[in-house]
Amino acid sequence: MAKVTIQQVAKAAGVSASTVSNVLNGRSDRMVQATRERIDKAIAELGYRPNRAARQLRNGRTQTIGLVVPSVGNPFWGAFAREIELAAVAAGSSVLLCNSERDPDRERRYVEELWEDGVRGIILCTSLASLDYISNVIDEGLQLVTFDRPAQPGDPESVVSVSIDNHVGGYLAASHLLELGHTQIAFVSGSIQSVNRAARYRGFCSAIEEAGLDVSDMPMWTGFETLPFGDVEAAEVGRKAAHDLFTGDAARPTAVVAINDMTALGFCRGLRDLGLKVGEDVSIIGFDDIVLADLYDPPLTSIRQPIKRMATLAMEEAVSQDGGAGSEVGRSVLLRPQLVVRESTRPPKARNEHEVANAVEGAR
Amino acid sequence: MAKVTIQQVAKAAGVSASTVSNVLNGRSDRMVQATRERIDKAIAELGYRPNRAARQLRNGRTQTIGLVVPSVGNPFWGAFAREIELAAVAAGSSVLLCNSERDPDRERRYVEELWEDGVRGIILCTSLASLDYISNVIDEGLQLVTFDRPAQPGDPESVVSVSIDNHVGGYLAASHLLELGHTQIAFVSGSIQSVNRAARYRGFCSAIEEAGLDVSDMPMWTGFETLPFGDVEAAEVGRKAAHDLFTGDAARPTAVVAINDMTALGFCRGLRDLGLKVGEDVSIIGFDDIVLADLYDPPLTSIRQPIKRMATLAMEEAVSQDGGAGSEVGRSVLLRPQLVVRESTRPPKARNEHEVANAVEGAR
DNA sequence: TCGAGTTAGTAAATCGTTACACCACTTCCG
DNA sequence: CGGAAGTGGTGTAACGATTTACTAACTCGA
Repeated sequence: MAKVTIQQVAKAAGVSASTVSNVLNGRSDRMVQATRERIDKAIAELGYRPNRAARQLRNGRTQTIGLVVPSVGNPFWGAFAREIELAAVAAGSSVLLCNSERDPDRERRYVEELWEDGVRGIILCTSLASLDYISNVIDEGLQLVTFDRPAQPGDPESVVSVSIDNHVGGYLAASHLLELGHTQIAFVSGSIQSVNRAARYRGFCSAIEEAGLDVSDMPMWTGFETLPFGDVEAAEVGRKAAHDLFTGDAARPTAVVAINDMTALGFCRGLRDLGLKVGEDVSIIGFDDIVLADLYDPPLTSIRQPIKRMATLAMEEAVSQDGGAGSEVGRSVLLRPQLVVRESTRPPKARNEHEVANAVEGAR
Repeated sequence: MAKVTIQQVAKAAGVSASTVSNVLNGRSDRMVQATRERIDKAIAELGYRPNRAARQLRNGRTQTIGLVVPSVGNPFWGAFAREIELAAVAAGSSVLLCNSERDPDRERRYVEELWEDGVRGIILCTSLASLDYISNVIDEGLQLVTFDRPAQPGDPESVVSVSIDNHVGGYLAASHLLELGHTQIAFVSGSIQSVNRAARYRGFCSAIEEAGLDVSDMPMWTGFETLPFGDVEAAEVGRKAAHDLFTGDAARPTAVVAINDMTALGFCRGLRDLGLKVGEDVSIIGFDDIVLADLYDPPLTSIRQPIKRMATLAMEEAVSQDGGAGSEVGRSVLLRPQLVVRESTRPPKARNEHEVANAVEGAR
């Protein structure tokens, strides 16, 4: 099992290292079949595996791809990371994992380091509108795939993006609630800075306006503007939102669109703190459709992201040869999200404001 | 930004590449301070970063560590992977992510590939009792840290393990339920094959017997013996268990110890299918204390694993120099788990069997 | 039979870093 | 004052794979 080199294979097959290298790199048309077979046999018998470091030193790049997610601790990103890794194995690649914790500076450092370390491509899950902060490495030829962030007008040409249509998602969520008869629908999110969040909100607004209602009448909650959030924090945002929306003096929503499932789950927890029942007292719809959505009590209505499909697409682009700055024009793939109705959304209960107020009083 | 080499730094500093290399590798005692400062300055000005591939080719190993988890899609492993990556960054390392999907063959292939690709160490989250299947690479000097799998008698000496004391965990879980007054306590798990599962079960049994009860009276559910499980499957196990335990003719438990939180959550979902209330009708305690446990309705009582601490420890061992076969004797760190009481466990309800039976009938 | 073209393969340079042997010069001590 | 030891470096040969240029040995047509 001591490491076997291309030289040893060459000797065993009675050829030069160059010829073995040719086999390794798919240029076996340059030799007679008998030679090729001898080499194949030698490789198999010696259990030869080319040394990655040597290859990279020579060629500049590896088969590794970098995956930068906000935090794998968040079940959505965990599930995505899993699909990416599975797709990577299928493509003969490895995955270097990075948690940006939604810190733009960390993101930048990761991207630069990954690039300098010779990754083949990077799948960057970012919410930042501009890619200027990493334009230097993109210009140098980095094959960048952004995920959960559709292509933006100012993006470098070579950048590929894979995302769902967040506008449609937001629209679907609001429409569902409107159809159930809700007219007081809150939008709950930690921060509206990111492009996908903004798109979800616009979709939400479109549906509201189409229904002849006024968006400005809807309660909205976007606290914690500055707080970075991973897994715990996303839920904490929802929990805080529930407390704020249902203990203040403002009009209370009968339904809520949460920016993602973790926030929705946190919101549910917040309602529980106040003695309110999800589905019965307040309808809630999440976003992402993580595994936990179906497990929750009541099971959470959500907007599903086709995560496996997206991971496969992102991976394909990340390892595609014809990428890099200046070659082909970047693509932007926008997948359609899907409404998954469960039990956290129901028609509004015929009730007066007092009931809720009393329940809240009782819980305090 | 074009790549700058050690040669360029050497020229800029007016020394040889060897001397720069000495600085890079902490041997700056071999030169006068003025030289050292010139080199430092040149490095900073040129923005030099040593080429990883070249280093690895020369030295044989990288700063990268391999992380093999069953599936990052499972929130527990996702949370763990996050902590590992955070610790890795702090230690100047990168993390190569691998999902074994609990497939021993995948595990082996990953470990071998990671080793051949020159990782510095591997953190292997496995449930296999024997490490024979990878003993070849361990003998070659691999710094292996097993997680969630305490050291076993036959393990190679160099192997380090970081885990909680699963026996204590199982004991804590059962004791809690016994103290609440439960006497019919089920143990629910997908498969009892793994060492930590077996330990949890033994702890469970100890507590039962100490209370003067007979373990053989307790219902136990360990279906899906052969099913590999990731995130979805673990929950599915719990759900199936709930159906089996509460629709059959056998005596029904008033409380349940689940092998982990995902299974517990699945069990809760199963109870809901049957119209039973968690906490009220049946008490449930999970294991791991994932973020979702606190978010659930009702919040799930669980046995907490000190995940951050464990990740830090595992990382320290994975990058420790003094490891490898034949050097120091392997360590085995066993941390104490902690009972976190929430609302899914309560004293058993005074009720007759009919109530439950009727509720179940109604749900079908 | 000559020479151009093809076939099948090789030798050598190279990628960036590091370890080892070595060297010139100074200092110190008996 | 001779030589051993110490100081502050440098030159060179790897590490393992790839690529470019090159060369024998054939083939084939005129």
